[in-house]
Amino acid sequence: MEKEYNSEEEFLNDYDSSQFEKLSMTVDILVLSVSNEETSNYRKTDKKKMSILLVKRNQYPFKDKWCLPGGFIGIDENLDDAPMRVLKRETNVDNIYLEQLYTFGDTKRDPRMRIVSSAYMALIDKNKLDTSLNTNASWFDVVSIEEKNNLVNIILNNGKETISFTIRKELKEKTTDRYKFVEVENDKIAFDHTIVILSGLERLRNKVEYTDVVFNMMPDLFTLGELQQVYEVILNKKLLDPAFRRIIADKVVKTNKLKTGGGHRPSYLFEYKHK
Amino acid sequence: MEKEYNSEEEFLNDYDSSQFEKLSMTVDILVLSVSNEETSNYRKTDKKKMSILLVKRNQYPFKDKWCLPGGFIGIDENLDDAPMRVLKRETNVDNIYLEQLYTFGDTKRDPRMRIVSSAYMALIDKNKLDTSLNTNASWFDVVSIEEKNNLVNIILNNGKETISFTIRKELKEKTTDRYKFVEVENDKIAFDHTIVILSGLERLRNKVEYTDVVFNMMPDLFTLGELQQVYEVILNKKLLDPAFRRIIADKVVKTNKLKTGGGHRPSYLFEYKHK
DNA sequence: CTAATAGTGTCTATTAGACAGTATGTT
DNA sequence: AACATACTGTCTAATAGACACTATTAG
Repeated sequence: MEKEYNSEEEFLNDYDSSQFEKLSMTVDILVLSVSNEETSNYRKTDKKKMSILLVKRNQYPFKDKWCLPGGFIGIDENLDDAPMRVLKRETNVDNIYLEQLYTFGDTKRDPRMRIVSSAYMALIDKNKLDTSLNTNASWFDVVSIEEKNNLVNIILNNGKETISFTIRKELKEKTTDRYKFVEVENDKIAFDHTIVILSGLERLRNKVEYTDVVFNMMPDLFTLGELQQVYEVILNKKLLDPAFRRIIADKVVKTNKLKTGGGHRPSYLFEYKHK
Repeated sequence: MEKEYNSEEEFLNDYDSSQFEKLSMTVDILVLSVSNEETSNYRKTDKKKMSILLVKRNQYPFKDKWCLPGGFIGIDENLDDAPMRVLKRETNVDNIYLEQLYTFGDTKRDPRMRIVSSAYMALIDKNKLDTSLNTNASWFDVVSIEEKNNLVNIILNNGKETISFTIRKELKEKTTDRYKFVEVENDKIAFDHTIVILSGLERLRNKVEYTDVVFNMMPDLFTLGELQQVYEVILNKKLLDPAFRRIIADKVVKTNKLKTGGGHRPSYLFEYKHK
């Protein structure tokens, strides 16, 4: 039954690629940015929130639900190139920080057919987007993330609509550390994208303290107060000023420019110190 | 051209899944364990090394090269279930620590056709394997890992054969932290599996300090000296005894059993403290 | 002047690193 | 006795947490 080959070339010429059942693959991109929520008080600085880009589906399956931007990967396209192509189509930006989050491949995750999807996380400063969004796309602010006894509730809002979903973090047997996320409440988000959102937010929270990824979400010039707010919104907790400044001291360079106009002492602008 | 549907059900009944080009998917598993290298001196404790399970390919492509255990995923099989099935076939063990590492999807990574592969890492105590290995499978010790100016050289040995390969860690543009691994020297390992090996070793090194994953590689009872050696071999550096014992103090429980027979003071046996 | 943020000095508490010392088995 | 590892005490260095204080703007 098994044929003998004498070289790799000979084998490949004879290879029948149809012998295994095939499937489709997509990429989904969790695009994260930070928003400024304007405050009424002229003295107060703007409140920052995490922002997530969602797209309203206008066709089945999950018609009228929100999902992450994504798309099928081309048969001649490298997997890691696909998310950039999709983002270019969706937001018209290039050269974005992207990292692979996880590949989701449950058999029933898509009602149409077997589709495996690699989720990626993109970090951008949404103020750098020069063009306006696609009409079905919208930025949702993360209004709250609350966790108690392994139940995480996340509330999103885009100004018009509020989305709430809940995920249970289950400790896998024999694992000692990694959680499995199970959706327990969700009626507005398509596919398994709630899981992707939580995975990404947690990944970012874990990485922010030992990497420089935050700077992908910052403008070229920023105040340390703004940078601290971004850390705080990612970590979902307040930080102490002196400790924060000690930690980021060697990651930023002070410029001689000032940010004024805030009803209080002006702040020096800093930039990221590339290594 | 676009047909209108009134319900999800109606849409799905009419769905033609052949409209997108499909591909095949595999899983590859980096099985990591620790070996005991016996020492000649009766007093000295055994030297520990990282061990990697490799399989010799007996067919094209990459005939006669070594690769990670792996296999195609079934069309009706959850992606996360595939590595366990493959491991069961390869080592006849069940209930193993597994985590997804990364999904590799370059168009040319397999010379046969377009195959996307999800790499997983498995951590086991290889002494718990009751049955012997498949004849093509073999444990390779990690003899050395050396890194200088972003070039990593890894040397493996299974007692008969030595494998050496080198990988360059390239800082991706716009990334600020994540490396892209590029193979620069390798003539014995198939596919892109050298990249998977390095990714896994680095992932384990990063996780060992803030998780409890090591205990998946330990027997039920172990001495603190043995545990420390495993940490040291994963981190590839010596640790100081008092510091190490402080750190793991609340992760282990002392038993009243002793390990004797070692030409020196006996050591208490400990077990993992599950939380 | 006031409210609000910017920015720094310093004390304390906690943690990590280093080294030296004692303990106890086997041959 | 000698060697090799087991285990602990303690000093020091480095880091993180906390708080208080001064600085400076728009209105």
